[in-house]
Amino acid sequence: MKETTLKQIAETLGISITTVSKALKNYSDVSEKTKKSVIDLAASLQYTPNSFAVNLRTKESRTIGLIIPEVVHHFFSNVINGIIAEAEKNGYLVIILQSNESLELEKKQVELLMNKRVDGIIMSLSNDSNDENHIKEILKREIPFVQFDKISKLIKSSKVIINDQNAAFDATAHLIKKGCKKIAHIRGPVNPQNAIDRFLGYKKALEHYRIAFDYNLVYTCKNVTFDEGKLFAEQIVKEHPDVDGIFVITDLVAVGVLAHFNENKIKIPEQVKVIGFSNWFMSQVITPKLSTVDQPSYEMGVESFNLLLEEMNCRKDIIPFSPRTIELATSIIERDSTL
Amino acid sequence: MKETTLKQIAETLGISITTVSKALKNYSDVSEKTKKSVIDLAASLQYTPNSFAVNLRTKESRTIGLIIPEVVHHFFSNVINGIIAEAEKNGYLVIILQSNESLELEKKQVELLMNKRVDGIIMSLSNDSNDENHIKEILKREIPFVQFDKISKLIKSSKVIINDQNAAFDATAHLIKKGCKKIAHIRGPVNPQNAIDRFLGYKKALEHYRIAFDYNLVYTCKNVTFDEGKLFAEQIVKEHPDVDGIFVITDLVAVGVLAHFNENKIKIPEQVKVIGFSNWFMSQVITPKLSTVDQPSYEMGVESFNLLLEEMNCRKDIIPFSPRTIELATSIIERDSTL
DNA sequence: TTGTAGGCGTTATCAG
DNA sequence: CTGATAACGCCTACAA
Repeated sequence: MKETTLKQIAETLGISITTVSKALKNYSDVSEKTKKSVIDLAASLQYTPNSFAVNLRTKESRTIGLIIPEVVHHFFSNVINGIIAEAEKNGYLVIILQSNESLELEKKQVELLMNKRVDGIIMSLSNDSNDENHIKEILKREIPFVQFDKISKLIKSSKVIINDQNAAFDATAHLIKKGCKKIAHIRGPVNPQNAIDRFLGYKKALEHYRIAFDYNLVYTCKNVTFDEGKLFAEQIVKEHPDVDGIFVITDLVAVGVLAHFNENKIKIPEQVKVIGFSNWFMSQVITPKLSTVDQPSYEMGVESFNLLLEEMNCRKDIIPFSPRTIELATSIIERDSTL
Repeated sequence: MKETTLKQIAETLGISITTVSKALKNYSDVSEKTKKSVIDLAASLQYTPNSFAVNLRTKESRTIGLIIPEVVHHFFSNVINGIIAEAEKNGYLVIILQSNESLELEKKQVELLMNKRVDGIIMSLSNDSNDENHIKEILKREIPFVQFDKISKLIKSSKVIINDQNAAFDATAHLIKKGCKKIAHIRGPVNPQNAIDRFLGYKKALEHYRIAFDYNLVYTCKNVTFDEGKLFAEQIVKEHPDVDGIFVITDLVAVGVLAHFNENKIKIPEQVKVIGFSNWFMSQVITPKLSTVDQPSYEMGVESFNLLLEEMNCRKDIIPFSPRTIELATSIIERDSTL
């Protein structure tokens, strides 16, 4: 079965391609009669414009690219969800790539997307990203670009973020208000801005409530895994048995912490209180239920796409565009692990 | 910054577009000298072929479409992972759409992808899918097509599946071997083939071990949620307090079951044993750890893409292609909930 | 070894 | 109201 083209319709109707094209796009300067006959024939032949040709002509593909560190991750899959839903609403499709937290891969993927000539790119940096040349290339080529969650502050682009520092401050303050006197922090890797900010928020909260900051109470994840949570929990118990509160970079790791404590009959929240970050679905399902910081992931996706759309539209109409940053609200969710 | 084209290179070098094109594709009939100068200039101008033009010429986009019921789902996000990894290896990009378990959306999305002229489509049916016209349309248009997980047996296409019936048989048999005498089943919705097959496997196991099948012990999920798990657990306890084993359609629901039992101090596995399905990450992290059926999700993605690739290649070379079905192995994972 | 010419299918301009 | 013509950028017989 061959694809129908404008040409075929024109020939069978004995009119010109131009007229067919106009009729289908409902131009005003085509007679009702021709219009009708064209539309009818097109419908009966199931005509759909060849998108390759349209892309070439219009120089846009109505496709955007999305690069994230990991698909299999409650937070990111929710963001994906928000992005593709909003994109679809606006007639865009989404190509998804995964950097696996590797800078090398990330660079390659940026290039893939640029070569593909997507209309825009949305991205969350890998933990490994301490180099920005590939990102600068995106801007240099004037491809609409939005960063979310793990961003580079140095890059002038639209951004969708939460205030990690404030959120971490609140989480730590929550532990303090619940009576914790000696609070450890299991932080994320050194590069990502949000790991840095959460650490700073933790530190600030301690200072604010006049608790001495002790660098020995800070444990740094390399891979941000469940197993690291277990491991650090064990270390904390061994090295600082009097720690009575832990603020953990993210729920997955926090769940590892809980697992270790459960296995070793260390009572939560009586002996140690634990608070995570992200409000991963699992956190409300484990025992004890994990207190955490709610992060509006789906909404982040929606806002990211909308910012990108704004920029794509400006670019099309050759209107100057200035990047915007949207900061979404977070909230503390109190559950059993900090009662 | 404008994009470099073959034409520009040709003009600055004072040669024809054809020669430039050939030089860049390393044709043998171009002199080394011209070749070098072309390649050098192209590199310095960062030339990349305009993919829109290439698509139009070659009639392929090196892009495939993927439709799944839900992105935010441990199983599916793992499949996505496998597909995009394998696709990228082979020079393909992946557009992802989500049907939200709705037939209407699914139909629209199939159409979107066909109009986009993707080179192939991979799909897992929504629970709502009891109509196959949109799928038949894919085949009619001779677009390479692969189904995985939730498939329609009636459609002649390549498929990647597990043997749900056998896996369910094994899960139920596992409960029986552990001493369960009265086993309930919380099944999935009525449409999806895999829900049907798992139910049949459950029934077969009972028959095989001479346990009377009782339809009252079968509970049917509508939305396959955590809350449904809690609800059905409650009902089971109320209606059949002597049930001592439950085989649950999927881990998410099983976790709901555990939650209800935990809250009501019903001891697992002493009073009731529970086995889930899918080996969702969470199942090894909750208390008690959930026994389940391991389903090779990442691998399903990889195999799905490879089957699609096979078909796409055949189509290109006009070699006839006969659909293949790959059945992947599952295994019972025994944890605390069935000790 | 190089170049000419035609076409992929659509859209836009401009003339009739 | 209609249509001829020229792009968009690339590829590939076929000539020269």
